[in-house]
Amino acid sequence: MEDKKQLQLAIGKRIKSLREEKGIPQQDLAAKCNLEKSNLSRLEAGGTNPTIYTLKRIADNLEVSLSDIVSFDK
Amino acid sequence: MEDKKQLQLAIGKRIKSLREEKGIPQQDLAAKCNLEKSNLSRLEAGGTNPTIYTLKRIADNLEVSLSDIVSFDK
DNA sequence: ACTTATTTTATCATTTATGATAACCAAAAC
DNA sequence: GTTTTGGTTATCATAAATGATAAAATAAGT
Repeated sequence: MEDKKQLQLAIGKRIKSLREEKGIPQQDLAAKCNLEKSNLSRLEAGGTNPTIYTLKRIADNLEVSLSDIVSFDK
Repeated sequence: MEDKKQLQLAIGKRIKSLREEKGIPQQDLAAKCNLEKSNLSRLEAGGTNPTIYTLKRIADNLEVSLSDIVSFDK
């Protein structure tokens, strides 16, 4: 069941990496996604198991596909 | 805001399609994923906004990648 | 050093996914 | 026609995601 945390960490890192590539502050991305900045912070840190809709909003605002976010292929 | 329902429906259909391709009964897949069968039924019907970890368990047991599940990309 | 921007962390409230259980429905069998 | 088999729907409880807000920490500029 620690398989879940691995997934969360991988997705968090992926999002943070994509966000930083585009030079978008966390708070700005959060605002665009209608997410609390504290929520996005937790998410990027792997502290939460986000819903697909949350990830979709993030993907859209990062101008990538959901596939891109979920591809941290081992 | 009805964009969310579209996503749920798309994902539900995708999962159902993949599951039926493999000829796995809903209840069997649910059991393998440690999901209530009623939960999986709702999910396939687009009645819920699943977490990424739920989708991961489903992907694993369908022997596909998360990418495959979120790729209803036209 | 002193601002300013950005991120992290904490706490509590609210919403919702999921668990648990049960009843019901539709085709198949058989 | 009554048993299976696979799926749906309903209800309530619980756990967890997210909202809301605030404070503290860190990084960047200047």
